[in-house]
Amino acid sequence: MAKGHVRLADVARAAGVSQGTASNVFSRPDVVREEVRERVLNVARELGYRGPDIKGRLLRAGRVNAIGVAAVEPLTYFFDDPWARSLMTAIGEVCDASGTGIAVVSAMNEERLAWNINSALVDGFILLCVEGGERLVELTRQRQLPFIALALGIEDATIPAIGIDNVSGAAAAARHLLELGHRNIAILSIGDVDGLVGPIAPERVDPEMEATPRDRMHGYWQALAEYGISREAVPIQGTLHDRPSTLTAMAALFSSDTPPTAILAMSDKVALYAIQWLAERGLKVPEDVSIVGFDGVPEAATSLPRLTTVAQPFAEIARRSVTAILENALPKDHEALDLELVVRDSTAPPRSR
Amino acid sequence: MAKGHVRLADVARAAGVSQGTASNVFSRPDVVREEVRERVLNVARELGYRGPDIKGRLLRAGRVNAIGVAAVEPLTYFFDDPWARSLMTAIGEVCDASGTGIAVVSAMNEERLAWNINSALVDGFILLCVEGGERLVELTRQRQLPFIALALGIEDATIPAIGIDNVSGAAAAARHLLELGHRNIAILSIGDVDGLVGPIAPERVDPEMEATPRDRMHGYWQALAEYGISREAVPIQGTLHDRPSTLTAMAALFSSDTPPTAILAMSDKVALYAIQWLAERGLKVPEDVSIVGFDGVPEAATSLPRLTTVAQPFAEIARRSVTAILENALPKDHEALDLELVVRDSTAPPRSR
DNA sequence: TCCGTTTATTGAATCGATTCAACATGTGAA
DNA sequence: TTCACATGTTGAATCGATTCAATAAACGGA
Repeated sequence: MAKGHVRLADVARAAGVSQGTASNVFSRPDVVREEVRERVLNVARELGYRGPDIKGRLLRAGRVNAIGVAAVEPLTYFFDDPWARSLMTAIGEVCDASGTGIAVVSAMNEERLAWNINSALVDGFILLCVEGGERLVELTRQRQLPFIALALGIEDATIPAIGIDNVSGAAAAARHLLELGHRNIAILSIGDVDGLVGPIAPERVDPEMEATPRDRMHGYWQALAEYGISREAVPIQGTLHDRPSTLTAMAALFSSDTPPTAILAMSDKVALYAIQWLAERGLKVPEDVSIVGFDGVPEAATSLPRLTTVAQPFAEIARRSVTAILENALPKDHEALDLELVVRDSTAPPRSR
Repeated sequence: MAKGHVRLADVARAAGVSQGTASNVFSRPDVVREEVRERVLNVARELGYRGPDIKGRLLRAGRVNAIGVAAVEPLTYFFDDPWARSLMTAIGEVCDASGTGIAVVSAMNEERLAWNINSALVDGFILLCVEGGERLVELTRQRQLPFIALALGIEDATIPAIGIDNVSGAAAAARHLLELGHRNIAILSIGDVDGLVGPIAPERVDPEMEATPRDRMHGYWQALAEYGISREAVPIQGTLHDRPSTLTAMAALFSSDTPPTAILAMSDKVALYAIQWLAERGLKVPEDVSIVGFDGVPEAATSLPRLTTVAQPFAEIARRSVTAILENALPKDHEALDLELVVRDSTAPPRSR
């Protein structure tokens, strides 16, 4: 009492019970006799005691009841980027159900990454590995907390990870356009590699591209091959997954003599930018140009027109990740979940039919 | 060593130094002699010691380096709702600059709210008080950590809060439409009160409406009065700030004999839904109907057409909130920041001119 | 050589709770 | 009356670090 803060020990002494009993009054009220409990609670109130301090509890119990979500991106990424947000929303839903909190941890530079990962007060991590995944995993491993990697481009089977079947998903998207009758199709790729903007030759895909866009590319090619269309016949424009580079890419695609009648975009974000570009030039979707996105972010369902896309099972990914961490039951293998083609209003048969 | 976990004391013993010195090696390396430091670090490496455990450090040092953002909403709200996201993005930016982490804490039901607020490991709270603000503030107060309330509808000057000048902001929006020549204007209000959906009579505004929409309403009325338009002449439709109720409200507004030529929407979210409704009916914005939103969320800048709106100074709000908490320098008074009318493409003179 | 400084290290106290073996007490059955 | 058992309570150990007063060692100046 004298020292500013009232602690459990003070309450215990003032109420004439042991510290153990006082602790029980707050943490396991059912084991202490009602009469004693009331007395302790009254004393606590008089003294202005606010209940057990979490820091002490934490030290002893070791559980925080929160999971950390980390990415090699600024904090704004979690609230900005459609893919990240879709995931966060799904994770939020699962955490809400179990009363778990979420801490977002970011790290742009190496130094801070290490610090942030090490000092986040969480019971485990979900790693968003779109970029810099390798380093992120390594760092998190050192923390010796359960973690699970999402969107990991690394093969290493010792890393618990949940992935998606990008190849079949992409193939489904391409097949959809082909079935509608499109034969003049272009691809809008995504990535963080500066060298991969503008036109990309097929032979550069395997050596230079990151895992996710590479897999999607192969999925596209696979379906195109089924219809006898060779890789070389399909123009690829690389974007940095942002607005400016997408607009540039679109301009390049449509400056051709035979502009595409359909576009395969490797993300909904890019697809949506592409639609904006088309709208500004008076080209109608899907009448003039069809477009298929990727990811299945919520914006795709409310855009104008509503976007046909390949949806990730965000809810399932979130459910598995969170329970894996909370129950410390990490998957042994990499799991790859299926994607689902969601046909909406941005695709139609080509006009020239 | 024997007990699974290696702790600082083990390292100290193995290296033949005191625990104090071992601690310094990690936390204040500059004060220990290089030779000793190296020795300790080597031993630590051999033993597999990962550096100081944050839980112990926390207990002693008491600082977490993270701020909590709380709302009486599900966790998904933080990643879903445009207003919340704008704020979170701005907060993220400030936190990034100072290396601070963010924990989001939610609470739908009373019981869990208390628990979540009490067990969040943070140095302070930013409270999103759009709904249930009063209770949220009360609970947080008990935690005895610095906190600051945003979008608070309560007058109580003892609560540190940052607000915005809703009245002048709304007035500016209305004035903009009036200056363009609109005289037949309708209002789309927002709120969480079930009774306030559908047509709302002006006399119900003061007694029944929450603070934010009420203030905005008065701002609208103020500007309308300047042009000699009485409150009674302006139809108000209440929405629950979601899609279905907005569509219903729009339908009601346009079933009138004299449908409005312009709409004042109390949020960008609602404004965007309204535009969708109009688009589906073939009504063009701004040619057929002008619309002004409120808040200045990023979607408003990229929608089709780009939305004219009254922008909140999110960056400034975030900057002030975060620094107030980090430096424990809470504002004495309620601060009210100015809003800015951002004219874009969703407003034009009425057609019939 | 002696003394005053500076620098590095030690050891013990501390942060604030939880946990658990041991002990009291009360109850019912044999 | 005695024993077994359930129920409450106690006291001390523990979690894993940081901090600080006290001490030791090294150094420089007179």
